[in-house]
This record gives sequence, structure tokens and C-alpha cells, in this order.
Amino acid sequence: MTVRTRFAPSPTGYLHVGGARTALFCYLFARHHSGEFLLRIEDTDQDRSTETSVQAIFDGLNWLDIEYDNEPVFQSNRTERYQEFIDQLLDSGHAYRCYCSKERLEEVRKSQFQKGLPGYDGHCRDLDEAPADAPAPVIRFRNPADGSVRFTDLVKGPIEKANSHLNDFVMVRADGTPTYNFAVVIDDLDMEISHIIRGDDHLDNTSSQINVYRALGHEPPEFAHVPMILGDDGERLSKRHGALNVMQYRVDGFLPDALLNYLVRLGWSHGDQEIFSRDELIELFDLDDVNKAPSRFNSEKLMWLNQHYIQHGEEEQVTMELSFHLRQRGIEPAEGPPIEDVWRLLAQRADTMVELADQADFLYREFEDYEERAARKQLRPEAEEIITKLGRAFTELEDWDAESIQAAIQGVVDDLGVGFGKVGQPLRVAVSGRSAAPSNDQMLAVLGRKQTLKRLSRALDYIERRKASEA
RNA sequence: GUCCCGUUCGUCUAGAGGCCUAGGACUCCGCCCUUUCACGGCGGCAACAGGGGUUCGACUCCCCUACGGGACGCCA
Repeated sequence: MTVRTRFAPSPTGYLHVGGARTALFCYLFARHHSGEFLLRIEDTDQDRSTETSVQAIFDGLNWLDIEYDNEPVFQSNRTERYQEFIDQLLDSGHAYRCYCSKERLEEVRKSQFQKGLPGYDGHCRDLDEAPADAPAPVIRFRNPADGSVRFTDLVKGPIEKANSHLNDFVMVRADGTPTYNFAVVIDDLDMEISHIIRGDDHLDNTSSQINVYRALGHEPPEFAHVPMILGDDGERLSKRHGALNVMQYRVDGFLPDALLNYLVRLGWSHGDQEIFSRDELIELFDLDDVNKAPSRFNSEKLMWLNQHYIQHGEEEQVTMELSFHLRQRGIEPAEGPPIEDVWRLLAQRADTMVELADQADFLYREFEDYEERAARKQLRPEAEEIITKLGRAFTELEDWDAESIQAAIQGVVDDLGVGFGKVGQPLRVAVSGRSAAPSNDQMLAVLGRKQTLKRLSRALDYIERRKASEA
């Protein structure tokens, strides 16, 4: 059997982390089984679906590099197709028109709830003709009166639900548009989906949907309901949990591979392994290893992974994101040192790409002011001699590489007969403006001789001015 | 209210009856490395929800309770 999965978001907002993980699972499962992964936009609700959201979903998947096959399917383009099946179900008696007013429905729902019954009471089930002056009808699915639906969920195991607990749900709204529980069946049938992988908030719907498959004379596909992702407080994910939008994670300085690696480990594991390359994920991912219980989103672990990928991630991805963040702060990366050198220089000292870009800033342009405490401590009058000697040593250097630079600094240290820190610290502050920076030799190698000398003389100016004001 | 699903360190998780003195990871705390800040290395704290069974033996199987999540829409 060919494996085919699909991700079917409704375009009513951005792509959030929960959706992204579902998409990831669908994608990995399909790739693992050499199958296909399709995308379907569930835009039957005209009022809530927006063009912007559709674009946001594309952007999110694209940034995460979750590639789908074929062109995306839009439910809004398939109304005629749905009509065929509606007619069929109406003819076979598996569907019927319901003329109840919304007001009546609301009341019925309340009283049904109190009795512990499904929301609709089947009022119009056996109507022969439309009541006089009735509002435009909806079409409901006629659920079997007794028996139960059984299926084996690939994640949750055997599930059984009594038909008596199922609703005669609305398949078609009064305005003629199909609803989710109906359209999803038709689409998955037409798209020949073999495995429906989705959030377990759909677990209860599945029984109704299976009844639709059967009413249409089909056997349902396989189902896998993955547990939900909860906020760090154990509550369902919502706006107040902060960044949910996948693209917000980009802005906040996360790497796509880090987010993906974090998300895949929420509810799935492979022994003790924490770090997975994309190829490994495709090779190792399977539904057997997906957990049943919901998990909480933990930003600290994401941060750890992000830091890991900043250090060990693929050069292409890291440098691309670094460029993005540099441009965000008005820097054109091409006008500075090679970006991969900048990355290697700073990779160990940043948890996010925002931090990395912040630390890289001084390599591309003059820093504004010295960090106050650092300058006060390191750029004292006594540093004048040190910096002057360093400048001379650097000017005389034949090769400008880390090794030669280190030797030059060591020369000054020996010459002055002091500890390394005595020379290294003022140099660091003079060049970078701060006290926390990479080791001098490597930093200067990336910065370049010209800029280095320029900053040394800036430091000398600073010391002069300070001497003047202190006198 | 009814129905469905779930429950191992604070969090993510390993664990398919003896391998468990319950392992790994994040966080936190020590120590080491060190020209700053980091990285890194080593070590530590910390869990089988509770109660009944089944079994020679239960984190693992069954039942009940508690707790958590989900569903019950002309939302998806």
C-alpha cells in the first residue's frame, strides 16, 4: 500500500507550533514509508478563512522546510464534488434536511446536555416534507441508531464509541457550504489518503466520520491521533502563552532545525537520543514510538537545542538566518567579513540568532559606545602604553591570522613582563567595546587589520580625553 | 452533565513481568578547564498518582478512585 498523508489546516490564523508538529509527523511518516505528503487548506468557513492565513501557512512550512507534494488542495474549490456525495447520501437515506431554527437548536442542546445526550435530538429525522414557512434547511448525517463504531488508532490503540453517543451532525450549512466532518471524509477519499495523522482533539469526531465512510460504501483509512501540545502551565495552547506563531520563533532568533528537533521530541522519542538530523528523523520516525499523553511546551529545552544548532547546525542554514537578523538591524552582511567566519567566531556564545547578530554587530560597523564599566576599568591611562605597543606590533605583522596575532600579543606581554590578562583585557575592550567577547586572536583575525588599528587609535583618543577630564 | 483519551524526576522522556539500587535530556547546584564571556568535561538534587487484584515476582497486565486533557457547534 502506498502511504499518503496530509496536513489539513484551516486558514484562520498563522501556523502555530501544534500545527507545525502535526505537519512534521505527517511529513516524516510519509517520507519514512517512501510515500506522499499532501497539503489541503480547509477553508469551508468563508467567514473565518483569510488569504493572509493561507500565506502564513505556506510561509511557516517553507521556513521549516517541510516540503509537501503536489499542489495544495483548497476545499473552497471543491463544492461541486461535495454536492455529488450529498445527493448520494440524501438518496440513500443517510442524510436528511433539518429545518430547526437556531434558537430551537440552542435550547435543545441545553436540555440534551443535562440528560447527558448529544446536542441534537433528531427532531427532523423522519420528516416527510418541509414544514410551512421553515427557514432554509441544513443537511444532517443520519447516524446509525444502535451498535458502536470500533477502530484501532495507530497511536491510541483500540477505540470504541457507541452510536447512541454520536450526533446527527450538520454536513451542509443553510448557505450550502459543507462542514468539516463531511468535507474531510470526501477529501481524504478523493486524495486517497492512507493515514490520517492529526491532533487527538479529533478523536471523538472519528467515529462519526467512519460512519460517513461506511454510508458511502468505503472502508476508512488508518487513523493516528497524536496528543496535543500544552502550554508550559499545562493549559491548552492559546494566545496568552506567548510565541505560538512559527514565524515569531524566527524573529526571536530560533533556527528551523532547532524548532523541528524540539517539536519532534514532544510526544515522540527514539531511546535516549536527543539530537536528530533530518535524514535520521526520516529514517527513524514511526507512529509506534508516539506517546499517548499530552506534553507541555518547554522553552528552556528549545533554547538548549537552539544553542546546539547554532554551534553545530548546517552552515547554510545558520548563515542564512544570521544574514536575516543582521539585515533586521540594518547591516548588509556582504559588506563585512565573510559571514561563515563571523558565525564560527561567535557560535559558542549565543543561545539565539538575535544574540548572535547582536554580538556580530561590531564586526560590521563601529560600535556606538564602550560598555561603561569595561571602559572605566580597562581603558585607563596605564593602558595607553599597552595599546600603543599592540598597535605597533600589529602594524609590523607580516600575516594577519590568528596565530600571528596571538604571537604579537604574547610579544607585548613578554615585553611588559605582565600577565596575559593585563594586555588582553584592554585590547578586547578597545576592539569590541565590551568585556565579554571571543578570544582576541580569533576576533582580530575576523575583524581585519585595518579595523583593528582604527579601533586602537579610537581607544587612545578615549584615554586622552579621559586624562584631560581627570586632570 | 455525558462520552472519549491519558497519568514515570519541576519539564521532555527511556522502560513491551525479573536486565530497575528506575536510565537519558533540559533546568538548578557544585567542581575542573580558562586572558574576559562562553563552550566543554566531571559530579549532584529529583519520579513509577493512590488503592485493590493477577503472578514466585509488577513501572510494566486487570479493576476501582483521584487528577489531567479532549469532545458533545450551521468551528476545524
